[in-house]
Amino acid sequence: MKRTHHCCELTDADVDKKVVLMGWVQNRRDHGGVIFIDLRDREGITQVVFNPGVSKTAHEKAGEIRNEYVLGIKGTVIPRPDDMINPKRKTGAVEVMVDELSIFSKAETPAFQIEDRIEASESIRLQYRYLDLRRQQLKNNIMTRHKAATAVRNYLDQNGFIDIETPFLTKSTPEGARDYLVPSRVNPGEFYALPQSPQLFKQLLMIAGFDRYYQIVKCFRDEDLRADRQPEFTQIDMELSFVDEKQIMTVAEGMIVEIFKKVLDMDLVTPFSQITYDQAIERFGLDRPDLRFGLELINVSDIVKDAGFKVFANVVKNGGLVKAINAKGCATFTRKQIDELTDFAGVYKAKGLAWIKIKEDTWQSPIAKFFTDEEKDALKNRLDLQPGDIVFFVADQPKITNEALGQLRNELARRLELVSNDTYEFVWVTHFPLVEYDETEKRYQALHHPFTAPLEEDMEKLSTDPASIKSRAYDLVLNGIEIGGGSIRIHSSELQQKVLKCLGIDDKEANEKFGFLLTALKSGAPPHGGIAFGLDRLIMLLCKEDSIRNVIAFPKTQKATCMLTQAPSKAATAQLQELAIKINKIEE
RNA sequence: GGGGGUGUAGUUCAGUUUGGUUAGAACGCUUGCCUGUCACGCAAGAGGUCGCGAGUUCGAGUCUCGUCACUCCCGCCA
Repeated sequence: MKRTHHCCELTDADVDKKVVLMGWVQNRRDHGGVIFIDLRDREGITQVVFNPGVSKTAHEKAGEIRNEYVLGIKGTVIPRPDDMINPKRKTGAVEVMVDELSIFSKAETPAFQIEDRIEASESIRLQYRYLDLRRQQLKNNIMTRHKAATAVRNYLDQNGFIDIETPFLTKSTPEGARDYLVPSRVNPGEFYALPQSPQLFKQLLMIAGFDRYYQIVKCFRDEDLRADRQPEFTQIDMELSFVDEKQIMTVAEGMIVEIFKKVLDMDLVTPFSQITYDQAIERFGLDRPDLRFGLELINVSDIVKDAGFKVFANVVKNGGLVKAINAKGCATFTRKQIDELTDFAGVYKAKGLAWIKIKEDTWQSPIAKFFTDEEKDALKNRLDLQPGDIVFFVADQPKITNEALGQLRNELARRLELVSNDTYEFVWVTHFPLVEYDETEKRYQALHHPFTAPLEEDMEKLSTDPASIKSRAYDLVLNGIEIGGGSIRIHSSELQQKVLKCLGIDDKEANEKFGFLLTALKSGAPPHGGIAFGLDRLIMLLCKEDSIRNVIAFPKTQKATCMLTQAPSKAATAQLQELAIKINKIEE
């Protein structure tokens, strides 16, 4: 028996053909006389029929068939009478009358039903992932991922990019995420680190003269998991020589356009909009603004700086920020809803959430009484307050005010259903700060990574005021989610050393950790830069999923375990001895 | 490291508020009947460590404490 068709392709045009299909039993309907089987393969479902009048042996054998058995059937495509056509199915106009049946494999009753409308808990689905992957939704997600990856490869190939593999067994780099370590047997006591990204290798490839590199590559970070974070995840990583920000963005936009065309058959408009980091924080509170809706943050610090409401006045006096969001027409919010929003803001360290409901001729609010008429007028004008509105205030240190109100903005949009899954709003966020002061470690830390070039005009501030330097880094944000980020890199060894020094890494440490890069930069490095996209997140958005686990074939749980293989697991004593590793007593 | 949610039949859940007879439903499964179903139908049946452990009580799925797993979030993730 040799397969002639997939279970998706038979139509009226195939009537009377002898065909062979192979696949899994989706469903069995035994009418005593006639037996219907929905046969499923990767591509779709076709109904096959066993009729004792056509083949007595096949019909008898079909009696023992159960769900998820693996079959091969040979038969004739026959048309269905008009009143028996199933319009819900692509192949619903025909069916295959079987005259020969082969049962390749029996199957135990699956732990959960292989049907999209049946919900199973995620842990049971992860435990039997191969069954879960049989379901249409998950299968579609994986197919979408394949389509997107293929679109990426074709696009980048056509644009002169070369696919080059970089090592997984590599060197631990300071800063950034916690590394996954791999012990070296032949060098007892020493460890490789799995790459958090191929950053340094792709820069070395530029120095080597490959001009344009790309890779769809696994990256590893040993940090706590989230719905959109796995310990191993996939990047579309690329690097280009002799380019500036604009050229990289253009290439990246072209790639995104290609993905959306190939996967969703959607035509995106380019160029994508751009906003500077400072503007994004000012207007949206976050460095990854969701532009699908308004509700912008408005600074009212100057208006309330002398207000009788001491919370506001004191915050401004101490260098803080008072900002507000006017939720138009939402004065109907109940006390309970406001309390929930206050708790929500509290998650982001806001100490409170002040509010004013604008009524026809009065302001209903615990804080309205503290404002003078002038202050009220100023607020009214600045915030465009009209009857029926409710306005929320956060007053705190700038970082907290922006973060809390920015998150509140997203939450309000969710609650008010201002966001549509079918809208895709891209925005480039540019001019990130180069560094950020780390209060706990009492030193500056790179916001992007230590190899990001500072803006030319900010260069002289390296030794005087690092925090005010803007970098040549950019993120691509889609619907409030960062899907990619990159920068123009430093291509001068001297500048690289200066930046490392600024980050508190002295020459000795720099040489130990990045000596090879500093040396390479002295060997003739082209100006270069690049960008990396989180493939999992991108596919998650394309599939309208809430978690990247649903677009990864074999994802890990929140405790970074694999429910299918039970990894990680204990190593044999002999293995550990070979690796010169001793395990500290772990309480059982 | 911290906060929230969930855990009862193979699966998804109800039952827990207010402790009390034999822990229910749907789907799935098994058996029988059925020649036009496609969420087939009809009839019968099997199926439970109420996550685990301790405690309170005459009595615990239900209350208390601990613990484990899954999950969402904060911290963390250049």
